[in-house]
Amino acid sequence: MKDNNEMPGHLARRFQQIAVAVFHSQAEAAGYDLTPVQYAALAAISANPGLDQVTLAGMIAYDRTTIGGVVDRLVQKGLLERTASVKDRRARALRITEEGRQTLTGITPAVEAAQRLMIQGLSDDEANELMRLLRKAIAAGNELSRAPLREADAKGGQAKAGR
Amino acid sequence: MKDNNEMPGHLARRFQQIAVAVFHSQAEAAGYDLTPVQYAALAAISANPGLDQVTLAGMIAYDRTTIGGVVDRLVQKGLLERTASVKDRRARALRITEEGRQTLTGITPAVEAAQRLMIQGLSDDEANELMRLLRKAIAAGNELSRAPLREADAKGGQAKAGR
DNA sequence: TGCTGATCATCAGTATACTGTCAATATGTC
DNA sequence: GACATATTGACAGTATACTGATGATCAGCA
Repeated sequence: MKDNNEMPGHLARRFQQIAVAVFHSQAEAAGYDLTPVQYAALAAISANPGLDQVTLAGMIAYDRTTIGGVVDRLVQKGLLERTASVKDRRARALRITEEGRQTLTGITPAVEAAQRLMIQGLSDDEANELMRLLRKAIAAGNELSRAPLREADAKGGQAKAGR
Repeated sequence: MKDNNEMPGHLARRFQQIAVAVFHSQAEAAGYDLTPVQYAALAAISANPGLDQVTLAGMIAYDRTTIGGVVDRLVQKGLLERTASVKDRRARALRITEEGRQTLTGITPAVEAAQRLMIQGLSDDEANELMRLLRKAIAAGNELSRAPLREADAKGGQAKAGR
């Protein structure tokens, strides 16, 4: 049996586990109660007002079922607004609220601190190399997960699913 | 706002997401219904018969609450045996069953294939470097998560929790 | 021996993540 | 314009993961 430390899968899980823990502790220390997903969703919607859920899911590479619950909780917290889309009655247009915008602005330093903390053991060069290798591995495996990253073009159309 | 691709936390989640998807598809293709955690737990118990749950959690760096559910499901599937420990009546001694051993043997090629697949975009050198950097970052952040890795010494004693 | 603090397993509660399915609605084609 | 097909959002179900609490038990010590 191979050592766990030789298994990319095990290392991936451990690193992500630490990343999430660091995110939580930094966010909490700054006085916010946002999870990593919630932050990513909020930031994406802030940058793309009127987004629908499927496009949002594609932009941050989450499953659309998962995003439903995430958006629910953000709406409940008053950070997001979900209204029926005018152009497509199946879709819901997502918009950030004023409170959401304040939260996003306020939490950003904590998020950036967390990103630095989770690679505190690496030099700058090593951190850059780690990110390069992760990006490369992810690009090669993008289509292997149910929630691949989708480039959203400006007009809201999505790339066809290549499943 | 920084690009997601510059955020170690985002990359970590994406990579792990792909890793889990690859594990599942390989395991399923081989005819097994085991999750990554379940596999890790089964392998650890196979190598250390009579393990209790807390020590197991420390060995594979999972939260002890999570491990409870994982062990439950493995017992239900008939792959594990959970008996009261003789030496410590609080603890449960975990042992792999014959069926569990067969499952472990049978699934191992699929697990190894999955480990290769999730880094298919990298050269051997790059894969080794990625694993080295992940190990380094993890070592520096080990104590930051609720479920740090604990070296179990041979006699079943654990390192003292440093919380 | 009796007490105190630590440890093991479990429970309740919350939030991801995924598979699979379904109703409502769009869209492309004839 | 009717229809086959695809898409959006939702739901049910399963499995991680975590926080915080509790009961049972153990180990060290007065």
